[in-house]
Amino acid sequence: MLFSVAPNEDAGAWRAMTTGVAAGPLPAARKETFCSSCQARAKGMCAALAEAELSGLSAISRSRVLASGLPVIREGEHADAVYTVTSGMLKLFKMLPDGRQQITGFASAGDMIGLSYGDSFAYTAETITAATVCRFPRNGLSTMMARHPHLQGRLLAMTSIELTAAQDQILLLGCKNAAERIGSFLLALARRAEGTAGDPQPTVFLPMQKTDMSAYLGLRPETLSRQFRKLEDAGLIERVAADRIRLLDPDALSDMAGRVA
Amino acid sequence: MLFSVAPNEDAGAWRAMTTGVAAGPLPAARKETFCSSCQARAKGMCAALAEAELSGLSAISRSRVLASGLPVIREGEHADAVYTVTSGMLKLFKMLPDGRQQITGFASAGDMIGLSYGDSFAYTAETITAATVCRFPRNGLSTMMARHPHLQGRLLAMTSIELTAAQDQILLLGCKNAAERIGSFLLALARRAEGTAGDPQPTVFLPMQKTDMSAYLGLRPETLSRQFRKLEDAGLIERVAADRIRLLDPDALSDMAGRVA
DNA sequence: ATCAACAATTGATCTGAATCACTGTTTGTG
DNA sequence: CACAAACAGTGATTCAGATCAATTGTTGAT
Repeated sequence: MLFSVAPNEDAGAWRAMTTGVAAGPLPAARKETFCSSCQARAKGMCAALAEAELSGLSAISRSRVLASGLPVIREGEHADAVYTVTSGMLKLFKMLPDGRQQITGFASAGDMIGLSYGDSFAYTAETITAATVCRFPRNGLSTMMARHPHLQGRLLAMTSIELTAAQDQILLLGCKNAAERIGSFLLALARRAEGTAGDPQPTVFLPMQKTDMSAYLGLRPETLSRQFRKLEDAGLIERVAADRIRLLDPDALSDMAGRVA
Repeated sequence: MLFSVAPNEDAGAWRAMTTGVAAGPLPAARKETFCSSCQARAKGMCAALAEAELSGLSAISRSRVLASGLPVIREGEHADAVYTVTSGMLKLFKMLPDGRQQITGFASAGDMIGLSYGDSFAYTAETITAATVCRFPRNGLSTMMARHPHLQGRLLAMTSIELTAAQDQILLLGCKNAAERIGSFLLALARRAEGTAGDPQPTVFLPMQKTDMSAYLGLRPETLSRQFRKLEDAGLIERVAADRIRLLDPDALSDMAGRVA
């Protein structure tokens, strides 16, 4: 049953994903499908259900291990399922006909992708690290929601949180200059990261490429690079590694970022 | 009972609103409170309930008539209620400490404001025309949602739609230039307006000030003014009145806007 | 280990939109 | 009705960030 192609699945898209699997050994993926041992068990929508209710989710879901750089859903395609990320990171983006692309967010363990009111996906989601995602056919999920109102409430809460994040991003893109955007982004990462609470000089992990980061912040990679140098020269940040930055003065950064997000 | 200040209401904010009422005669407002005769009966969250179920909403809601330029909710304030717009238009905006403000959206009949996961409002909502809003205390609404799962489902759908709109706005602010932003905005207005479906040269109504429009599009009023002139000179639009514009060539406008919202 | 392909950095230059300054036009008010 | 205050339009100038161009890492495939 696991890894079988369900009748209403977009076989083409899934085939492409399966072909790309290189890193993740299949047995590991198989284990993921048992919700009770899932890394994201306590996060996202699954957190809404008691242990005993999980069997229903297990029954309708399928888990997949994906290599980096593979699409999970594509903007405009028929939305017959939603997905939960259980490990790794994805970028969510929209494109204009001429190729310009705007990253609307990053998704990691516990986050949901593909939930939309219409019948087609509003954005493309692509892995930017090796990742595991869990697929829930729409009709199966509807049944579950009808049976467990808690679940619907949880989805409403998650969607509201996402909406708030989107509005913060609108504020960032509409009002803030390059330095403020980067400051806001670093602080948001620090806030979301676990184990950095209370650390006066938190180190943030940047798994995405600079190119993706700039596409998220509405800047060009060159601008990002220059602004990072300025922040470094000003003694506000320190590059610990290529993908790791220590915030030397979060308060100053916060002031600069407009004390928001 | 109508217009009384409920115990958990922010009396200060409401007093301010009531003071400002000038246009709306009270009897008219009183009528609004009977949901069955509400202008927004078939829109927004109320559409989820059958006629017989409306009494529950009537019981917990209070309707108010507001003059233009008055706040309904304020960013950061304690969120103990949500509101539905039943007539008129509001602007929703967030501010930075230094005063820069970004309008995240406009709300009109059927739209909901103040729904958020946290315990404080994420944005300020202010009337930009005379308007009527309907107040639902949070706990009353929770009770209603528990009783009517349809209602919760409707809220989820509405929030998803709003999220999609927010992501479109992120694309607009992150990628598009001034002309494209205006084109997208005009087309979105034309699409939302009733009675313009199929009209090859729809006329759109712009109730908001140029200042608000520019704050929504992440531009300065001067830039907006110049771009409008260019669109006019290019024969794409025609100014029918100060607040009314006819789209002479929606297709060309659509191409220019990147064929997206 | 080598090399091709791609990502990141840095510099030089350009440009779209912001800013500044002023004028005309509404709007609301006593 | 007059008049202040706010809004809208236009021109001149500036500037933040984009674009163009070149170099230097990094990565991953063979």
